[in-house]
Amino acid sequence: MQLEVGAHRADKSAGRIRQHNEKLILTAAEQEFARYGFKGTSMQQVADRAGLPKANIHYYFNNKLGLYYAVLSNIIDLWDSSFNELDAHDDPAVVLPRYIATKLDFSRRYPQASRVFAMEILSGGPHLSEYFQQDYRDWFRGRAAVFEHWIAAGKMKPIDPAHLIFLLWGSTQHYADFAVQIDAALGEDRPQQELYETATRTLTEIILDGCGIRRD
Amino acid sequence: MQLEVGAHRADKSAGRIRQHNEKLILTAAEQEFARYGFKGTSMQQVADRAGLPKANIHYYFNNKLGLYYAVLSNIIDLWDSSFNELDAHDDPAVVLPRYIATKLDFSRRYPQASRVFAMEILSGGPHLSEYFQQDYRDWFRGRAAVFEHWIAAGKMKPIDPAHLIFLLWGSTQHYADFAVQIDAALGEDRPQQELYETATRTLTEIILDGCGIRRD
DNA sequence: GTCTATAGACTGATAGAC
DNA sequence: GTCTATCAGTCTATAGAC
Repeated sequence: MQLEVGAHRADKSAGRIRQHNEKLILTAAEQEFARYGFKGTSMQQVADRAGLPKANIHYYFNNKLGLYYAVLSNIIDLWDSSFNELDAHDDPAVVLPRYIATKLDFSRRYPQASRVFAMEILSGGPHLSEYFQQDYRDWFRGRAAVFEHWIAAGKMKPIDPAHLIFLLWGSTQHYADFAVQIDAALGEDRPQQELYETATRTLTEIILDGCGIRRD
Repeated sequence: MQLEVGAHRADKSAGRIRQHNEKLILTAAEQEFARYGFKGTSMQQVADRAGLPKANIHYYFNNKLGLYYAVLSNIIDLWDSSFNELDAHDDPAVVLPRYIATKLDFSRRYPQASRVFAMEILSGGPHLSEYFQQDYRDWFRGRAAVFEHWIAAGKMKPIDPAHLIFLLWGSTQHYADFAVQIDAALGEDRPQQELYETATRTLTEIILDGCGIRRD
């Protein structure tokens, strides 16, 4: 699955100043869109955070929507490509723990990007209608088929693959999207590395045992 | 845990017109706050959806924040009270499936309320800072202690209780918060009842087996 | 209690000087 | 490429007629 929106594409041949400024703007936009969503974010906020005049944002990214797509497509490409690596010929006991660890690592490294996506979905996904087409459903079925193959091969219990996928996605993204609540529950002073190590261990154990996948 | 914000309280002794209008406004506000968050929602949107003039919203709910708290506190009270019912003396094989089913039922019946909460957390929880205090941490530890008791009693495997709680919360709320993505993956034509029945069965099986809880 | 009209600030976007 | 100044529209909130 590739998100094609005909929006802004980073021009690798662009000058150094342009590259630097676009990076500043994208980072600032990610922060603001993650907090306030598309509608709730103002170009002035983005400009202020980037330390540039508002007109410059419009110069680099044609309009608000172009800037939004540039931010949103990053995390989707990342997630989809890692999910695409799961193969029916792999051993789930090897690749599922790796997938859980990778997905949790995304939550740790790119929490803002995860939140931009979550905001978009909560808003009803109006800017992903092209992405969520028949192609998406076919892609999802193909991915679910990998789990069905594992079940048929006796490598895991007969569990509804779609809901297992939702569990994998939901439980891993939760650490990025609900970080504020998690911090409030555990105390912010707790080191993040330990939090994510325990999360990876716990999630892996519950899901693998829950799916009847024999580990070493 | 009780959300105390000193905001609007529904006056049970109020007239019929007032009760009716407040209900209209709260329902409309829930829809809009769920889609656009606090900052992204305008009072005009809420008024249009409720079918009332904008000034009436200000008359019934003093300001935007008062309206927001009235909506937000509903789902928090609901979630907390159901989570509070888990008791150390219960059998997890009985009460955990019930909790998962209840939480999924909340996602099915009150998806908008769940999304308002998710939006608030994604936004950094600025309006829940009073709620997320030391009291919240103590409450969370007390709830985690229930699982520790079950572990000590040999009723489940030694699993980090905090992360199990996050898994329970994240996986159940995912069905409300990411409904758009789930519909896109499975097809919107699929009957909702079947979706939630399969979700309940799959989540219950994975989590209970994953925690080593013996079921009948 | 209801609703129009409006104040004062902010929105996305652009023209045009530098 | 950069940035000020500005437009037309929308924001929350309220004053005041009915």
